[in-house]
This record gives sequence, structure tokens and C-alpha cells, in this order.
Amino acid sequence: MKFATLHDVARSAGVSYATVDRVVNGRGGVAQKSAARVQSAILELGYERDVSAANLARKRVYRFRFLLPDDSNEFFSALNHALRSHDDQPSPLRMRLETQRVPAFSEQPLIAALDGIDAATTDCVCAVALDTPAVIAAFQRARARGLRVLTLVSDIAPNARDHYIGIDNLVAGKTAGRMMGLAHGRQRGCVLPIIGAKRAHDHIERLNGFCEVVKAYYPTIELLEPVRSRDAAATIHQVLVDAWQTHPDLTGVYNVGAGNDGLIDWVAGIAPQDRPVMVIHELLSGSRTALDAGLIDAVIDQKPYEAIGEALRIMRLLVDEQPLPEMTPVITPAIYLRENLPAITQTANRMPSP
Amino acid sequence: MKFATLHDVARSAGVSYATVDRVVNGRGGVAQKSAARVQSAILELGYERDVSAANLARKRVYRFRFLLPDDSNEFFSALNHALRSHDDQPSPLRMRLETQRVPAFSEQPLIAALDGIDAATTDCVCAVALDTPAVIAAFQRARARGLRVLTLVSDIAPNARDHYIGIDNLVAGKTAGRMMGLAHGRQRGCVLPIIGAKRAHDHIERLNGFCEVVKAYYPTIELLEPVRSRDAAATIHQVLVDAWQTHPDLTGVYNVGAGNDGLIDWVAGIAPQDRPVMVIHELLSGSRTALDAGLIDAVIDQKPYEAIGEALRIMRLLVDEQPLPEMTPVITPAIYLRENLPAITQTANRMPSP
DNA sequence: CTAGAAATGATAGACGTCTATCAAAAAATG
DNA sequence: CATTTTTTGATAGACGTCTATCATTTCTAG
Repeated sequence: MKFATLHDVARSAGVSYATVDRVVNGRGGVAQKSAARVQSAILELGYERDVSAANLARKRVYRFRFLLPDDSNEFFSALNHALRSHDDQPSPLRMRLETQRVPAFSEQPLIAALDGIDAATTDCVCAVALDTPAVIAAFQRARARGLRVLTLVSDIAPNARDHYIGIDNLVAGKTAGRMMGLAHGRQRGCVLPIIGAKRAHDHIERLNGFCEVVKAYYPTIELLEPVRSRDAAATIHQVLVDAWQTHPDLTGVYNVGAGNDGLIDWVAGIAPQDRPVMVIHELLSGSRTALDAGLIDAVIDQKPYEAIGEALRIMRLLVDEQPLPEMTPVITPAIYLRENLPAITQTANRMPSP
Repeated sequence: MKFATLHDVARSAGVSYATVDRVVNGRGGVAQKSAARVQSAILELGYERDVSAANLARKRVYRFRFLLPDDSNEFFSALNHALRSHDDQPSPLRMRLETQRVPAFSEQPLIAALDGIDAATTDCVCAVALDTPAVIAAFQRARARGLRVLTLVSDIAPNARDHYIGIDNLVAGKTAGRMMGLAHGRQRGCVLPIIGAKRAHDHIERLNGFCEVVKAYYPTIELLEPVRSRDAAATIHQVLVDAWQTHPDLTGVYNVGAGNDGLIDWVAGIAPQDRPVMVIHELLSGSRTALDAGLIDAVIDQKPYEAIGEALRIMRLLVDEQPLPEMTPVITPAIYLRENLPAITQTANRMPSP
């Protein structure tokens, strides 16, 4: 009923602890047959290394740094909150998480932040990236200094980072498209996509996915020309007022990016039976309330809490130089309707008592 | 850049290690002011107990046992697979997981299994329960013996177990109802619910949730009398053939329970443009393929992998006698459409190498 | 056979915490 | 004041692994 230890393995293999240690830690200088005996003893006893004890002895501390865009955007603040609640959890893993807020969507501060990270005091960096040549260069400098680098939510070229954690925005857009299509029940329709900026990769990808699915499976739905909102609530509100004027037959609105408060304000003033199908992104306080109030039909969510958890897991594997799961664990976008809203997560602060 | 240890706390508080130990482990016999100094030193240094080291010293091994219904049902086998892949993950927590397969849906074997568990060799049991008086009594006997008990997927009376992990079936049904309603796009319709057995609590709950939402928000949808399938594929197929005959205007089918293969067989023979909206439960190989082939519109999933992970987490908290999060972490049912199918999880086997 | 190389054994001190014991100091009691 | 009682200190041995050192044995080449 006990776990086998390395001492057990040594005894069972008929060799000394030192030899077993040389085998399992690949220190070399072990004869073929001894190594084989150790290996088979390991299999026979079902030995599994006690990672806690190993990390304790190695004095391993994972020193991770997160570069998160500042609070301009509620989604980023949700990301930050998710990070904090992971950090607050009493965990048997020794992690030192440092968060650094960086002005959102601007190249220079992000580059400066990346360049300012000392590989001697940090093992791995996780950053919400911007896909521009200068930023990519900064990522590569960081890696050249010996840092491991992850991108979060927003990706760059795969060869410039070790891993990406987040949703596939094409998938997210397709999911939104399917949702929009389904909600039309094979009827004719006229759908307006709203996009933050023409530049943003993720917005373009979502839009492409959305249009692809709608065109392929719902030919009776007319797709209006996407309008730009600069992710600003006021702009979105105006956009909708205008669209409602020019297209009284509007049957659906898909907001690719942020600024949902403006959209919600608008839809609150529309008679329920006339209201177009509303599909938006990110389950945040505003969208949640609107969903609950029946103003919104579906929210596609990036699951920030899960994303952070996955990032931490991958970061540990990276610095341990363990093989990464070949199957990239992409976050699957969640679909929230009014009925399957998750309970509001309340960070339970626990004392350091037994 | 290091973590504070208990020795650091002792030094900082100006007391001995022994006193600090008495405080943090509540052994008593410490003067008020000493305890206060220790506490403030802990706060000042931001001390956090190293759970790994503590568990190592305590020789703590979590001995968990799972009672899972046998393979009659593909969902249970997915649960079992999820459990195994959690167990295979190299984890810094020392857990000994034992799985015991129990004939599905039958009282006596489950009772016998529960009664056969020795509290001396097991800390916590997690079982897919049956909500009958005899089974509840067996659960209570187990708890009286000092075992902690969790129910998984299927619950019993809250006071007969320590915790429940799984979805709220009412929520799952409501979600299905919303999905069905949305997919009708405010059109008239005629929807057939299929239920496994009239007895099964979870089926009844889902059905109630489904009907509640459809009636409340989609009054133009006519709900047909639910038919029973005994969760058998062949029965479901026949049910659908019959329904299609008597109701040529059928616009939706909701299968509350298992036996989706029969449903998929049937729908494969229907012309795509005439096909009713199909909403089913559990993302398994068959439903996944059907979703991907466009034969099904939505799958409501219980997320077995996440459920097992959550169960393990709660079980650890229970045997550690740590406070449980007051906010019960109910699993939120996931909605899968054709576009947001998760990647097929491939259990990455890792060697016990560093 | 012998020298040198390669492989192995033995062991000790760390990592941070738990548990236990015993002695010493401080406080409360009469 | 002496005597309990309470509180504190000091310390040692575990837990399973890592790392390092040094001595010994076994193998290989000349």
C-alpha cells in the first residue's frame, strides 16, 4: 500500500542507490546491464518519481512573469483576475508569479517590457502578444537570452515563441457563425458583423470564420459589409442605430470585438419580438447581465481562467524541459446561453493552515 | 527571491522553530503574545506553507476509490478513461486511485461495493450514485465508518454525501431547451423529447428543464408527449420512424438520455433540408462523428474530464479537512456545435524522467 | 599480469516540514 | 518564597529525492 521509492528500486534491482540515481537522472557511467536491471525494477515496482520531493531537493522555484495589457479593457482585467485567483490557490508547486501591466495594443511598451526581463531572475514569460515585426524581434531576443516564452490570447508566428495558449480565433468565429445560422432556423436573414479594427489579426480571423460558415451553410442569410467600431461602446451604439435605420430587416448582429456595452444599450431599446439575433464575445459582467436579461442570445467565451491554468501547466513543462503534449491544448471556445451561465467564481481565500 | 520558511518566520518573530510549529499546527500551549508575533511575522514575510514538503513529512497518501458503472454505456467508459488519464499525469500529489467497476443501474452490486470498502485502507470514495433508500443507507454506513463520500454525475440526497460533482441536470435540460428554441428562429415547430426511463431522476430533471424553457420562451413550439427509449439505440430508431410517420411536421428531437446511435442512424436517412433540429447529450465517438457530419445540431456535454479533475480536487480538500469552497463548483454543461469540437484528447504518456 | 579506465557502492548533507522528546525558562499559584 | 504549571527552546530523526565526494570493485587494454 505504499509507493515504491528509489531505495526500493535499488534493492529490487540489486544495485546501490547511487547507481539507480545515475540511471534515472541520466548521469551516465552505468553499464548496460545495470541500467536494464534498474529499468525493469522500475517497471516491476511501478515506481513513480515523487515530484514534490524532487522539486524540494532541487530547490526548484518556477519564476514566471506575465505581461498583461492594462485595464483599459475589461477582458484583460478578467485575465488578470484569473491569474490572481490561480496564484491564491494553495498549491504544492512552488511558483513565483509576477504580473506586469503593459499599455494595451502598443508596440513600444511591450517591447520595452520584454527587453527588461532578466533571464537570471525569470524562467518563463507569458505575454499577450502583438503580431508585428518589432515585437517578434523582442520575443526572439528574450528567447536568445534563455527565457522561455508563451503567447496568451493573441499569438505571433509560431517559431517566435515556445507555445500559444488561447482559442483559435477562426474556430471562435466559425462557432459564432454556426450559432447565428442555427438561430435563423433556415429563414432568410440579414446579418451585420461589427469589427474592432481592420488590423487586428484575431478580429479578422473571427470574421473570416464567421462569414465562411454563414456563407457555406446558410445561403439565405445576407451578410452586410462589416463595420468598424474601434472597440468603442459609443461607436457601436451609433453603428447599430444607423444599421437599424438603413436595414429594418436586420436579423442578426455579430460583434467580433469589444465594446459590448454600447451594443447592449442599443438592444435594450428594441422590442423583444423585433430584436435581431445577438452573438458576441467574452463573458464579462456586462455581457453576463445582458444574457441573463434576454438581450443577448449567445456569448462565445475564451475561458480566461482555464487559459491561465493551461498556461501555467505548459510553463512548468517548458522549464522542466519535459516533452510537451504533441497535441497542442488549444482552448475550445465555450458557448454560453442564458441557461448555462457558470456560477460567479468567488475566490475563496484559504489560510495556510493544515 | 526565495520563499520564506518556517525557520525564517521563527527568526523574524524572535521565537524558536518549535513555537512557530505549535502555532501553525495548532498544537496549543502557546502564550497569546507569542502566537500574535508569529502570525504577524507570517503576514510580514508572506509565508506560505510548502504543501509538498508538508505532505512529504506527513507521509500523506490520498487513497481514493472510484465506483464506476461498467462499460455497458459509452459515457461511463469515457468517465473511466478520464480518470485514467488524470491518474497517468505526473503530479506532485501523492494519490492512489483505485477504480472498481460496478454493474450499471443496479442497486445491490453498488451497495455491496460500498459496504466492502475498508475505511482503514481508503480515505475517500467517489461513486456514481443511485438515488434509492437502500443505496443511501449504504452511503451513510460508509460515512459512519469514517469514509468521505462523493457522488459523481448522479446525485443523492445532499445530507447523505459530502459533495456532488457533476452538472445540474435541470440546467442541462434548460440549455438544451434554449438551444432547441433558438434553432427554431421564432418559427412554429413540433418537438419530440425522448427519455430513457421514467424513473431516472436525471432524465426527469433534464426533461423538466427542457420543457420549462421551451414553454416559457417559445410558445409557438408544440411539445409532443415524451416517449421512452430505455436508452436503447434500436428503440430510439423505432420511435423516430414512428414519430416521423405520425408527425410529418416534426421540427425537433431532443434525446435526454443514451442510445444516440439509433438516433443518428435514423437521421442519416433524412434529407438534410427536412431534418428536424437534433439536440442530444454527451460528446462521445458517435455523437462527435454525427455532429461533424452535420447530422446533429448541438451536443450538451457533461465534461467528464473536468468533472474527474474537480472531484479529485474536492476529495483532497475533504481528507485534508480544509474548508470547501462555499460556492459549490458545479460543472457547467458545455455546448458543442460542429465548429467548436475540442481536439481529440490524446493521453500523453510521460516517462518518470526529470 | 598490471595499469588505467570504467562502473559501482557507501554515505552525508541538503530541501522544508512534521512529530516527538527533554530540558530550561517564565509565569502563576499557594 | 517554594512549588506547580505554563510556556518556550533545542534538537533529532524522519519523508523521498538530489547532489557530491571518495573509496572500492570490476572490466579492458597493453
